[in-house]
Amino acid sequence: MKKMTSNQALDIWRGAIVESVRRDRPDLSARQMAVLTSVYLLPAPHTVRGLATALNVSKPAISRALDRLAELGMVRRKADDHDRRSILVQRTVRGSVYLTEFAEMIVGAYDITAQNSHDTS
Amino acid sequence: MKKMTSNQALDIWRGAIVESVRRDRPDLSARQMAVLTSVYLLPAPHTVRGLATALNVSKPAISRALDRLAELGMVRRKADDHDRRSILVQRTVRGSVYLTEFAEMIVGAYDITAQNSHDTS
DNA sequence: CAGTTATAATACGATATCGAAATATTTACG
DNA sequence: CGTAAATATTTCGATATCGTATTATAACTG
Repeated sequence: MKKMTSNQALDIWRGAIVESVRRDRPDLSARQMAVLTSVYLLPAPHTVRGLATALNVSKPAISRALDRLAELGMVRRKADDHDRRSILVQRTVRGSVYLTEFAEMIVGAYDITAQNSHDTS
Repeated sequence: MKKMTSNQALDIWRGAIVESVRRDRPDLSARQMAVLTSVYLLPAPHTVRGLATALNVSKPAISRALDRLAELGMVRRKADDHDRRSILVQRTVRGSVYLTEFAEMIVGAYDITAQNSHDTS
């Protein structure tokens, strides 16, 4: 699978998101998922300001997404001692577990798709 | 990329979802996205009952997801002439366009990830 | 040190979604 | 027929989220 086609991409996406829904996991919005993955995959530190810029949404929207994610225990806010106006968004064990499980669903969907689309070219 | 790692999977997911958020596209929930992709990728016909079973959620939840998707013009309800209790969920041009664009974002994220992880083993 | 700027959170009213229960409407069946 | 079952939607009160405006706090600046 050197090149991923649009159809394969959607198949994988569907497989992973359906599995996540089926398991009745927290129903995060696209925005919340964008915040969560950015915090875990991009280099720290993460601030409301920085996330708002990166995702092109307002700062209150980020604050609310963090409210939700913190309530689920997937991120933690910590005061920045160097600039006490800022907060640092930190990772948690629960967030790591959530994303790891999610990654496995994507890989699972990928394997099924690859299996069904092994072109004999 | 014969085998997709968990890290690559998450990178792709983040790349696509962040791009979708950045472009200020409709902020669908995981559940709504699961319904939309299932309607477009799985063989017709699609009913509320069938989707509820496939996604393991209640029928009212599917009805509401369809309300939202229909409001966005991404699906259409049509009465089933053979069993007038049922409705058939149909695809629309707008829904096709939305998913096609989304697929391109996934492929784009994939290309970036593949580019950064070309292992030299 | 006074005034401005920057950061994040909160307030606000509006809208959207939730799960569960209740409501049509249609079909099946005895 | 008439009663039960199946399908989808609607209602209900409770929460959650929306964008914008405002507030609170801290840091910079002249």
